[in-house]
Amino acid sequence: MDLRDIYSRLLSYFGPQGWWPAETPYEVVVGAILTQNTSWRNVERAIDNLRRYNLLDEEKILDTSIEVLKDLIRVAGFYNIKSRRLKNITEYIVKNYTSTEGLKKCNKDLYNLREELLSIKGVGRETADTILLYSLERPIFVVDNYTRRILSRWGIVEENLDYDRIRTLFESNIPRDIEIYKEYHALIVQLGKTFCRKRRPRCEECPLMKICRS
DNA sequence: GACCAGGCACATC
DNA sequence: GATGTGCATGGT
Repeated sequence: MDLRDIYSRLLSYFGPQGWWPAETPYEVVVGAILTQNTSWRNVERAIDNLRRYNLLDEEKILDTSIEVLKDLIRVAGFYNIKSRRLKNITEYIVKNYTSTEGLKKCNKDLYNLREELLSIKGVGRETADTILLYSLERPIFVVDNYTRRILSRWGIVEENLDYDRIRTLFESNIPRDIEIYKEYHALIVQLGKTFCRKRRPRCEECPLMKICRS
């Protein structure tokens, strides 16, 4: 059972996930910041608030006061730091590339782009890779806590293997294909939510060769 | 009431 | 490099 087999089993069990749920590249950026250690349900509510006021736009966010921003994203938690992080990354995008579309079209090398994103306060590896893959359409695999938990419960990796070691493990064992990267990460999150939560693992119900066996 | 959720920065050793 | 802590709301 290798990472390719797991992918096809997940795909046939859950079906295509069609990630990332967003209408524009910038909306992916906003979601990537807001979802840091936060349930997607609450992130959706925060994004709906921003959408209601027509603020899902780089310039609009820059024109919005930090206090108003805090109020609109409050439901997503950590609103003091997340409002600042939204401003930070948006300032970076607008200053250097005019818009997220502009950033997407730039022809910089993948890893240079990654280093740039990582230099922004509030953007760590998972957030950077999420933006690279789902917003900028670059081939990089996204690792999250579900990925780590599932792989370690399954006995493929040690409990606290380094982020980039896990990322390259996937990248070197599955086809270098943006659509597969997108779908695979989404499927892992779906598997995690369904059968590999910390609180109620439901491992015994996991249909995928007891992947979640603890 | 405790624990968790599609992390990150910062301090400290 | 590894480990610990604050950040904060809403669901179970």
